[in-house]
Amino acid sequence: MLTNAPRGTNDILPDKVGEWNYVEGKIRDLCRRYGYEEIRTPMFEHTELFHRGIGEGTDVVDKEMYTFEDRGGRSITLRPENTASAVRAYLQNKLYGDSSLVKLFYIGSMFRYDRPQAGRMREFHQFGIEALGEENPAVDAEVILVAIDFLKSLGLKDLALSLNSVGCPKCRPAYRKALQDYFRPYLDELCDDCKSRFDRAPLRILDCKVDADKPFMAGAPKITDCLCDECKEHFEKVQSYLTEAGVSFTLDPRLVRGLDYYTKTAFEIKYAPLGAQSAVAGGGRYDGLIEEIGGKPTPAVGFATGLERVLLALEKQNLVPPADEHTDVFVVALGDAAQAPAFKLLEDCRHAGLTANMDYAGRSMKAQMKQANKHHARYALILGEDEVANGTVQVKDMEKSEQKSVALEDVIGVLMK
RNA sequence: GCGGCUUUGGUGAAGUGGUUAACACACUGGAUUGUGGCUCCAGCAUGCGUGGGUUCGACCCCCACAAGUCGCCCCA
Repeated sequence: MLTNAPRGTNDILPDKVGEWNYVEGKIRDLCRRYGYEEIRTPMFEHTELFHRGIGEGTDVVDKEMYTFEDRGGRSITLRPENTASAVRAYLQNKLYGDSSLVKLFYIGSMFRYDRPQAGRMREFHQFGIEALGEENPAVDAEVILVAIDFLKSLGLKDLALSLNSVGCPKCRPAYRKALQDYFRPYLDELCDDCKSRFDRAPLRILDCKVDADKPFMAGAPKITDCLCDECKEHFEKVQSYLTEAGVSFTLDPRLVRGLDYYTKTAFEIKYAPLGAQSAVAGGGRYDGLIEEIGGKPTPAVGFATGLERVLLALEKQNLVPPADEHTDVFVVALGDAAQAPAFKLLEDCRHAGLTANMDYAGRSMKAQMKQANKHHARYALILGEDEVANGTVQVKDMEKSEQKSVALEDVIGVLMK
């Protein structure tokens, strides 16, 4: 169908663009204060980047990517997220030469081939930040604070922050093994998905919703009990920085991120009333990613939020700012002789900084006045044959319903007062 | 990728297997000379998501596809 956009895409119409600009304005102000600089990376990358960066075996890579061959036979993928791209740009442009800690933010479209539903589009928009080059847990805390601050700056309430540590290459293998040892006797009782996760991604069994209530789940070993000393200390410091900053959070030993690159800190912010798609923001540390993509081992942390979901939450909480619909002047032209002078007057108003409009359909005066009213114009500037003849304009205050004759050359001056 | 529900004009929507597809809002025009917001009048879907099929005849029955929505899954 020619008049249908592809499934899961969405036009952002003029009446909604104001909300987007409002949110993006908040983001830019927030990032400036926290010292994050904007980066814009291409919408598509070599497919290989995501295979390496996100990880084979993840749902995003295996089932949800928009991958195609370009005319030169290269495999190209529309970005399903922006972290891999940001890291690629960081390496390609040697941003690590600028500073030992590079702080970036992005706003843009991402693409995932999922079944669309409320809060889940095939083309959707994320705002995210990446702090590259520092292992200090204070940076983990800063990243989380940016996420919290962002949502709070919009006035959102009833958000829940959950926190976990998923360990590092030193301690995670031991934990994987501990989990497999624990679940092996219960393998038959697990759901089909979890049976396949058993070898591939045993951590993911923990946040399976099907098996969540089975009696043996509660006794599963907790990763926080298996962390190596370094990860444990790091995790404790992140928590103490957050507590220091007055941020409340829930420790959730079952919180596991779906992307392979996460290490140590993992977090998620939920707004439950959104229903099935309630995760508004998520992120964590990914100390292994930069090396995986071909750089030197470099620690990094980041997060992303789904802007459609943020807007849904804003609408639910009635926090969408009213649109600015004001018009300063509406020019009403009567008769052929008035058309050109009216057009000139309209342009003069705009150059003076006023928002100004007129009717081009040659309607009756009554109809033009209706238009002026509909535009919520502060003034109607009426220009007919008499006015053209004697060089004046009727300036009508639409609210007070008062009208006076003003010399054409004085009109702008009168309006600007 | 799986399952449920949905799809009538710009919008919200009534509607029956068989003449002109209610009503409301919006929009456009008008209610005598160049003036808005109220009121009154008039106009406004040759078509009922798209494509097939059943039928003498379908918007109302069947099939496929598309889009929307909710849940699963996944995630932001």
